[in-house]
Amino acid sequence: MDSATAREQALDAAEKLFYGRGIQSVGMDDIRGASGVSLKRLYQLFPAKEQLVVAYLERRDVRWRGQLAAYAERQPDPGRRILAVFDWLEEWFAEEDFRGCAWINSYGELGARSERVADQVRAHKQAFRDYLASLVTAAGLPDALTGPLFLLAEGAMVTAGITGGTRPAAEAREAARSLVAAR
Amino acid sequence: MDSATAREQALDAAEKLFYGRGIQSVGMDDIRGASGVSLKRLYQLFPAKEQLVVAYLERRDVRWRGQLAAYAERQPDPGRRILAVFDWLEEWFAEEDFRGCAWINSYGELGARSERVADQVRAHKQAFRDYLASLVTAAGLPDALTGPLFLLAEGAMVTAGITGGTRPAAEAREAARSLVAAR
DNA sequence: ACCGTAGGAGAACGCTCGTTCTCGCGTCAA
DNA sequence: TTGACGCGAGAACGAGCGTTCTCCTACGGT
Repeated sequence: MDSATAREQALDAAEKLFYGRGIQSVGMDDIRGASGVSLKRLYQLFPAKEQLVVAYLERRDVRWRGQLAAYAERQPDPGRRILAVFDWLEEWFAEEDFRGCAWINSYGELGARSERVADQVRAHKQAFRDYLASLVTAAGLPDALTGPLFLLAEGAMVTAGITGGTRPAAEAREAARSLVAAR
Repeated sequence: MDSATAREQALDAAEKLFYGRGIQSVGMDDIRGASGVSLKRLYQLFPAKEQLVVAYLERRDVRWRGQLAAYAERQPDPGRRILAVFDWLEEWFAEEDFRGCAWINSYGELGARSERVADQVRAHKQAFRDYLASLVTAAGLPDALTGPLFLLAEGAMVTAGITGGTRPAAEAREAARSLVAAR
């Protein structure tokens, strides 16, 4: 097995376990077991667990935002693209293994102790916010709408993570619709 | 020192440390050091750390909601009481030692492993939501407004926790004002 | 065939931390 | 006075886990 595939398998296992059970309750040994990558190899690829965590968040960030953008772009009307974000959230919340926002969860677990993880979370949230801002601009809406839309999305993610269910997405979408219409 | 004051001192120390540094990075020994309550006493009062965590969240819940309600009630007009919630959030976010929402953070840290902690978090969020619902009803506004207002507040809390600063509260308040005005 | 190297399995190490135990001291009832 | 008891200080125990080390096997180049 070459380094590149070992890295991917390690990250696949790390993502599944970290997201599903939390970071601190997953040991490096669990990742070895789930990935088939030996401890020696793991530590060659990621000299410390923290770096594996950061790599997990980075890779997930790219995929998460990519999928969101791909979903939204299916909607040709710029105004409706904003609402499509909430549709996408609703589909995400409905997934079998949905366990809340990986970054919010990671921040709660490690934000106070790992500056790198905290940076990663802030970067992800900033990127998401920037994306929303680009949608708002493209729709010819005032910039001031970005903040509220972002807060609705964050509130929906954290609430869906805690209570389960897709209702927060629907509520957020209706609120977003109302805010957009008011402008 | 009698049991009641030992309990209070233990909870004072636990709250300060758990909230400030996260739960998992605070050991029972740290709590002993900060509270002056011996380990033996601590384990008499709280047979396991998890119970101390639950007691911390419970007591903080009572105080948090009490302070919010006290602040909101200073506003005689029912419609404005809703916005006062966001003013209160803004003041909270500005506090020196603000480190996000204790319940969201705890859920990220322990929600996956401790059912009792998860229950406590859900109960707190439900109580907060119920309180918002009572304000919405008192103001003669439609029930459907509760969800969006709750999501804005949650989004503001989680965002302020991650990025710092009070801006999320201001953004949420403006959005809330707009939603209320749009009915 | 032989050596050097990479890699895997898993033991080992060291530290943290939740929890319990030991010991000694002071207190109070009889 | 004495003995039982409560309590504090802190050592001790045991588990978990991040990280490293040992040992062994396989293989590629000469």
